[in-house]
Amino acid sequence: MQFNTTAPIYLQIMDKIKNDIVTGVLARGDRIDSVRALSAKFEVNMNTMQRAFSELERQGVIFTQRGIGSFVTEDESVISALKEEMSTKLIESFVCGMEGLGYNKNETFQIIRKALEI
Amino acid sequence: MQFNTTAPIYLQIMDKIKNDIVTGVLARGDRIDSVRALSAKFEVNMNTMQRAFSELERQGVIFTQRGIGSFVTEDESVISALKEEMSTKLIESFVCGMEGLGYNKNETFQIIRKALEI
DNA sequence: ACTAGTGTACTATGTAAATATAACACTAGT
DNA sequence: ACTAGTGTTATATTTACATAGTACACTAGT
Repeated sequence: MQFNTTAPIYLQIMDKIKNDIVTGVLARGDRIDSVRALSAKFEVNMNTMQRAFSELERQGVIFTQRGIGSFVTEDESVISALKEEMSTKLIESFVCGMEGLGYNKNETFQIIRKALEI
Repeated sequence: MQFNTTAPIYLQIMDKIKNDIVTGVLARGDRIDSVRALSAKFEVNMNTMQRAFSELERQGVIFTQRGIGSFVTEDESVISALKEEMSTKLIESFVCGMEGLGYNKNETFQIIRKALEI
């Protein structure tokens, strides 16, 4: 995985894991690879990975059993809320951004339509 | 102005100024408020403001005359290219983000359509 | 009991961003 | 010449992020 220079790595890793969860790559209750395994995979320090895990747990997205591993939350409603929240965030930043560039709703609509080739 | 905690402040200021330029709040050739004035207005350190200015000049968006002030580029093509670049960036991050959440183009289209109330 | 694999915690180090503060260099108006 | 207002540069300090390295605590399988 390639990291953006501006945003903290641990946040980018959190987003990646969240994406895997909402898309079903990681299903409800699934075990997540260990801190050590993932820090090797992402080529980051173990502490950075640990921080991502801690934050995800604090947000209720995953839960941890010491000595065993970390798992995706069993609570389906948390997952659907997460997906909702992530898409809402994307939409808002896009619409607000276009507004900030001086495009009105109609123009934004035409532009995105063209971009999606629909 | 309220700053995001994740992105560096000087980048956020650069975006704000760029926005003012592409929307015409700051027109081609306009004088920009001084480093000191803007650092007071945005409530940031002068060095932070200076860094935003340096970067903007390096990117050709503004130019500086020592002892006089900084000005928006006279080159209209730079401005239009800037607008193009900024909207493209917004669109890409939105479309890629939605794709990452598991929405296909059609779904993305319907969602944004609803969000724009069109 | 032992061992391997988990999560967790701690110290130390390096780097980038932002700050406070001060000084320097140039320009225009008086 | 002087002054006020520009951009510019420099030093020191604080904070957050990431890293390296080490050690501890817990669990399951043997």
